[in-house]
Amino acid sequence: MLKISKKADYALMALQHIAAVQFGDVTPGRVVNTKEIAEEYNIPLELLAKVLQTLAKNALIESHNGPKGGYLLARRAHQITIAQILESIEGPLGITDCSHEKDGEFCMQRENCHIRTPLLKVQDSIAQLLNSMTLHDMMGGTPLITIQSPAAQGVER
Amino acid sequence: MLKISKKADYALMALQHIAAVQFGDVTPGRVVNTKEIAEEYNIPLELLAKVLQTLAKNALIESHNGPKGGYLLARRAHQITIAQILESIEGPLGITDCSHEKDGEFCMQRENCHIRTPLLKVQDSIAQLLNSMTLHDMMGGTPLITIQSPAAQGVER
DNA sequence: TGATCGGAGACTATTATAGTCTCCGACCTT
DNA sequence: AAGGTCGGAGACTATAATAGTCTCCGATCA
Repeated sequence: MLKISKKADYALMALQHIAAVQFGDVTPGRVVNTKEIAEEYNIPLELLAKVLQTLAKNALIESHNGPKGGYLLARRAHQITIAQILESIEGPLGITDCSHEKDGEFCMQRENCHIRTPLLKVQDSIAQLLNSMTLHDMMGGTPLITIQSPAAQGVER
Repeated sequence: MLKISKKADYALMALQHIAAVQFGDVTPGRVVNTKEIAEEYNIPLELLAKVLQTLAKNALIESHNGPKGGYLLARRAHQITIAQILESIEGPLGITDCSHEKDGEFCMQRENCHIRTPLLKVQDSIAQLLNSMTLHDMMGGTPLITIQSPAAQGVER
């Protein structure tokens, strides 16, 4: 349960790879193309292409066309959060259907629903978690942040 | 993203309702049947029936057959965690496909995958969160627990 | 003994995910 | 300026997960 999609998985792998190349010791600043990543991690090329295009549209990476083209991180790894990456691919975090209900939309359960508020607290905690962790942390860094449980914050009914 | 299923949603609503009836002031100890919950929250009766049967199999509620039958909480609300409820319905928490890989199973990316370990840390944090919160907390209680971000725990590569 | 309850399994429908195919335009190299 | 190499974009199919339905059974209480 609470699984992230393959596409999101691929996005994380790709960004980790790009960051490692770009800020690594071997070939710093080198652009990385889709094919290289697809082969390295056995990801279907065309699917990965779509993922990278989406990341570019969301300004997490910069694209460069033409031969010798490819992708670069648009910012430094510690400025890219896991939440941003996942949301780029999967859309806004929402553990329930009603998390992002527009005004006037209501789920069939809404009028009597007593679990919406506590679930939104859980969602907030997960959001804090994913926002507190950056691509840099996935490379081995160790910042120091503490998350509050929604239980600890108190849940009104 | 990271959505929980409707069935899990229904399970939470149902348990909240059962707990409210059972430990409330109006009719304490009363058994609650499927139809009552389905009507109260506009949940398809037969689908809810399956959900409750699953919860009973997982010993979160007790079932009573026959007329005047229905369900009771098997334990007190503060002894039932959100994690237990969700896992009863959706199976073990796993944010990636490889979270519960059996020996010998490997995803296509595994040999080169650098994100598995940090993602498992994220998963652990979410698990802590869901284990720290109980059905009782969803009723308005306010225990006091703190969760550590995986970033704060350090992520080896 | 029959109406009311849960238990169980097969079944269908719907939607989300995963993956494929094709064509386009940018742009470096020669 | 031409051809190969790259990303951009959209339609398309396949597969799997989810949501929901239908039917029959056995327990049990009045």
